Amino acid sequence: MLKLKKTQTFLITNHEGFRLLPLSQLAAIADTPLKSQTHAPKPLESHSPLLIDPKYFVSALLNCKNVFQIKQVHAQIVANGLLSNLFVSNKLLFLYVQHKAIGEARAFFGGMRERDPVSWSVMVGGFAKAGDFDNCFTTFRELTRCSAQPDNYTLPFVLRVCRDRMDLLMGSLVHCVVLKSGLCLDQFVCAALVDMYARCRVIDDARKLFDDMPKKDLVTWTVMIDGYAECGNAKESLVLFDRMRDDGLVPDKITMVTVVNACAKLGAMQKARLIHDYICTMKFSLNVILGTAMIDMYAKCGSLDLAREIFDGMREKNVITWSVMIAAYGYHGQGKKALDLFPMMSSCGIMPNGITFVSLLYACSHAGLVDEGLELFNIMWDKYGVRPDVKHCTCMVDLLGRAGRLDEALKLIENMTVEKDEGLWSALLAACRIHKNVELAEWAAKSLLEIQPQNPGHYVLLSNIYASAGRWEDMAKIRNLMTKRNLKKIPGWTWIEVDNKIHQFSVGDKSHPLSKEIHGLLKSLIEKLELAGYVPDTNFVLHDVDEEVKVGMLYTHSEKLAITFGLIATPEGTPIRITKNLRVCGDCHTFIKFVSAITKRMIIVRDANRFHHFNEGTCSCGDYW
DNA sequence: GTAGGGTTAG
Repeated sequence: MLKLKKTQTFLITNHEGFRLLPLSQLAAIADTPLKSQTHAPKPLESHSPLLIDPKYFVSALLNCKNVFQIKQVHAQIVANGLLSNLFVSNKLLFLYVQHKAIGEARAFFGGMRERDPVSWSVMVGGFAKAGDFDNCFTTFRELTRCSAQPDNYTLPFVLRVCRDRMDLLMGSLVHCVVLKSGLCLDQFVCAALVDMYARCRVIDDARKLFDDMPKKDLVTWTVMIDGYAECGNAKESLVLFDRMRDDGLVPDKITMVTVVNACAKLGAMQKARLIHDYICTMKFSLNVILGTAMIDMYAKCGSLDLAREIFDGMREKNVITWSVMIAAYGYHGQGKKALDLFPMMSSCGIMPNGITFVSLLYACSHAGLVDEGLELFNIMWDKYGVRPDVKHCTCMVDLLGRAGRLDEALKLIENMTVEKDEGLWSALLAACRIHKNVELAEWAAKSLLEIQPQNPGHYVLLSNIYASAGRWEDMAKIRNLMTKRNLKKIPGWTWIEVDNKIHQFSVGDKSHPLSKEIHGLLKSLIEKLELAGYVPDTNFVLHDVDEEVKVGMLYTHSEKLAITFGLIATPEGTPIRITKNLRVCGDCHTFIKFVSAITKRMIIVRDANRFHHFNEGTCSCGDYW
């Protein structure tokens, strides 16, 4: 039951103008028939009915700060018999939705005697925004059954739900409805379709729709740029960004966030600087979202200094900003600096969340800060109310495991109450590899392969463990299992950015125009390195070939080729930055240390896990990765 | 009268 608050006042109008009337009086006149606004006001007589303009209810609704206030105005609307006015009731419905009072919205919608397309789209949109998949669709179906056709307002909402749930099947069905409705050229509908396909990882279909659009607006471009970045083709994102500007569109802040994000995924430093320059030229102010994205970008492009510069210059920082900066120090191997930020964050009044703790624990594990990690793990729930989940446990297994404290890692796993996932087991498996614990590795691998039998990386890891223990038969068994299950090792590739162009290499690659020079220089480089003490470690080659061929393959690993190209194509003394899609191989790690010493070059490697800064023969990871 | 795209780990 809606109750009226007697002290509240409300604006009503008569022909004399406006005046505030106590709600009690407003309620008292509720039975008075409302005069149509189209009628000219009559002179006020002693008992003439008051004329209440629905606009004032709408403006009152728009002024509501919370659901309680909306309910009060709702009561006044009921009391004044204005429910039948669709302009008013749609606004009321919309406000409930806007204030996330989906239960109230639903109840009100259910009781509406009359609904127009706006009512339907507000309700469908409400469920979509609330992530209520079932009700969104039920309402949508109800609409198609009993009322007008779905329109360019409802369809994007329904597609949004398909996107959020990654429900490609439903998305395709809605696409059929779009085609039937003849709305396939509508900007909103089309952008939503592109977004849905892109997020469902059907990027080629998204692109086809995108290309077929005669006119693309900024949102559609943004959705497409983001789609590529999410699908792992950030290079194409940046290509599209340039094309968008060639088409005469001016990006806004949201577009820039997605572009910055794509550049972060790509790790392309020169591009990062160009994008930063562009943001400055366009005078985009750094709000907390854009600023945070830029910290992430610079950090993932290998420059902690530039990341920190942005961080220090930001006036407003939220928990994400702090977590990004902490994580950045973590994957650059600067655990202490990551930990230093934590008390600073608290003193700024920002409470850490689960991800902050993942970043902190990760920073500890990559810097070998075992005691600090244990301390954080112990206080996160008691002191900060953040319950450790499987990700935190994985960090701890990693931390303890790398440090050789496998027994403690094992104990932690046994005592865990949350469900164990593949990440946890692979952390244990990786630790077993470092410390050559074959028995424990077999147990971890068994659990891992039960959860994820299709991931070739797990087989490779176990196979490497057998290889380094000299258990060739077991290694062969794993290899056979991989063949039987039709699993192939993920090919490693490395790329390097030179003169704003990205050059990509795979093992033994001869496709580069300068291939001859690269292979020639690499050969003489290795000879020099061997004189300096470098010994190739063939344990890192997982192929059933003889030793000589193994060495040949090892010599042409993608990271070696990319670095050699870097030596040819960049000025002496400048740093070389490369990115690898997998973890950098152990032999290449040694190789790069030697190269950094002999060529006096700083070499910054981003691999799948972290950054390695090589300088004068040592690596920032301290061989701890 | 209503509507679409944006930041963190793994």
